[in-house]
Amino acid sequence: MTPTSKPSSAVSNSAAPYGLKVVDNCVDCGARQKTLFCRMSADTMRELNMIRQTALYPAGAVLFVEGETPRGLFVLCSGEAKLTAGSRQGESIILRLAESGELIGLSSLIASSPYAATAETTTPAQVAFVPARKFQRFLRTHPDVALRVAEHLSMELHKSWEQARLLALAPSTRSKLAQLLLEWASEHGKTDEEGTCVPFHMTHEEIGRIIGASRETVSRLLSDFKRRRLIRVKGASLYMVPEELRIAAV
Amino acid sequence: MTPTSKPSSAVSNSAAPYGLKVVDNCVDCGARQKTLFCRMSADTMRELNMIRQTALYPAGAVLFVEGETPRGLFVLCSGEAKLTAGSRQGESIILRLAESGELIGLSSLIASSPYAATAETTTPAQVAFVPARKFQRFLRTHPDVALRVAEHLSMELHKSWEQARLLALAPSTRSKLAQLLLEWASEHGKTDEEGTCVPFHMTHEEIGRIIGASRETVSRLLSDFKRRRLIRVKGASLYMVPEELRIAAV
DNA sequence: CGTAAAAGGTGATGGGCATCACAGCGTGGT
DNA sequence: ACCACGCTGTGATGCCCATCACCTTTTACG
Repeated sequence: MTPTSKPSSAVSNSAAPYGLKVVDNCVDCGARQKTLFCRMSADTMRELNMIRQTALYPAGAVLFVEGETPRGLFVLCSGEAKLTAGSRQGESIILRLAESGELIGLSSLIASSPYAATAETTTPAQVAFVPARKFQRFLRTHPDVALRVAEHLSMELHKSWEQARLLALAPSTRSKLAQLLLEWASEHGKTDEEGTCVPFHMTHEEIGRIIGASRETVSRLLSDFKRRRLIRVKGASLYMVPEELRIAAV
Repeated sequence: MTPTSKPSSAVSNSAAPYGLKVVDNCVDCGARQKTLFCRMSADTMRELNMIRQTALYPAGAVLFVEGETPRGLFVLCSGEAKLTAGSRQGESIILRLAESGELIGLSSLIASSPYAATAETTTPAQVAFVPARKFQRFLRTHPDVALRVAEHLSMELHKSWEQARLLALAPSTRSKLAQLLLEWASEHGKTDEEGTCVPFHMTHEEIGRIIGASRETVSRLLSDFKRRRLIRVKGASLYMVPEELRIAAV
C-alpha cells in the first residue's frame, strides 16, 4: 500500500514492477492528448514536470483517505482508480471511477477542505504527485491552468449529477443496472457484429456500490439479463445489445 | 416567467415588484462578503459590474432548461433557486438549492456543454446575468477569477457527492429525511432554548424529490417525527433536537 | 370573501429488494 | 496438490415504501 518506487523524474525505462510501462516525462505522456492537461503549452508542461514526483502502485493501493488534510494532487498517468465515500456502518459508495489522465484530489485541494472521499487504485497504476504548496504556486503563476482545472471540475460535477439522477430517479434497481451498463457502453463501448463490448473486471459487490444495491441483487439481475440474452460475458468482456437493454431500463 | 424589469445597471432605488430590495451595483452588494466573488479586487468587481445585466423574477421563473445551450452565467443576487434534472417519465430530482450569492449555470458554461439541469427560482429573486462571450473574456483577462470559479465548482461537487452518499448509503428513507434535516440545521440552523431552528418553506413533494422518496412517505415520516417530538413546526420555521434526530437517522 | 387549486394527511395493498443462509467455483499461495 | 479465501449463484423470508384512493386543510387570487 506504499509506493514501490522512489519519485523519479529523469530515469529512463526502469523496471516495471506491475507490468506497467513507465512514463518518465509528462511532456511526452500519451495521455496528454486525451486529458484536460492537453492544451497546455510546452513550457507549462515542462514546469509541471519539474514539480511532480512519480510513483508506481499495485492494485488496491490507497492514495488518500476520506477526512485527511489534502497533501497534494494526484495525476493518474496509467491504470484506474476509484473514489469511495463511507458511512459509519462500514458500507461505502463508489463516487467516481477515474481513468488514465484524470486528476484525483483536485476539488479538495482547490477548496482547501479535507478529502471528501477515499482514493484507491483498482489496477496497478502509475501516479504522479504534485505537493499542495507547489501546485498552488503553479496555479497562481499559470492562469491557463486554472481554467483547465475548472473544466475538469465541471466534468466531475456533471458525472456526479448523473449518478445522483440515476440513484434517485430510476424506478427500480433493474433499471439502474441497465442504465449503468448503457453508460459504460456509450463511454468505452466498441461495437462489432457480436454487439457492443465493454471491459468488465468489476465484482458484483462493487457494481452494487455504484448503484446502491446489494451484491445478491446485482448477481440476480445480471443472471436475468443473461437469460434474456440482453448481455453475454466472455472472459473480461461484456457484450450487450444496447437497444434491447434500453427497453429493460424502462 | 419572464424578467419583469429591463436590465438596469445605474438606476437607483427603483420600484421593487416582489418586495425585493434592488441592488444596483455589484461593488456594493452585501452578498459579496459571503460568496466566492468576495475576495476579488475592486477593479475586477467594477469590470464585472460593467458586463452584467440585472433582472427581477417572480418565484417559479425558469432561468434555463436542461439541454439548452448555455447562454451565460446567472448570479443569484437575492432569493433562492433550485436546480432539477428530469427523467423522461416526467419525474424530477432536485440536484441543488442555490442561495443568494451563488452562481448558476457555471459548470455548463465552463465545460461548454448543454445545461445538465433546469434552473428555477423558488422565491422572488434578483438575478444578474453575464452573457457567455463576455464572461469568457472576463475569465481570460482575470486569472484570479478562474480560481474563484474553481472554488465554487469544488463546493458544488462536494455537495453533489454528499447527496449521492445520502441517496445510496442511507439504510432507509426515514434515515435520509433525518439526515437532510440535520444537514439543514448545520448549514442554516440557529439554536435557542427551543432547539435548533431552520427556515422551512418546502413542500413535502419537493423534499421527496431531494431524497428520492414519494410525497406520501415524506408526509408520514414528518408526522412520525412530530409525534416522537423530534421536530416541531411553527409557521415557516422548523425546530428540531439534533441529538435525538441523529439517533433516528441510524 | 369565496372559490379553485395546491398541499397535506392517512389507510390498504402489493411488489421489490435487503438480508440471511449456504452451496459451487475459481484462483492464488506455500 | 492442497487448502483457504474471495467471488458468484440461488432459495426463503419479511419489511419497507411506492402506489392508489380519498379526504381535509391551507393557500392563492380575483
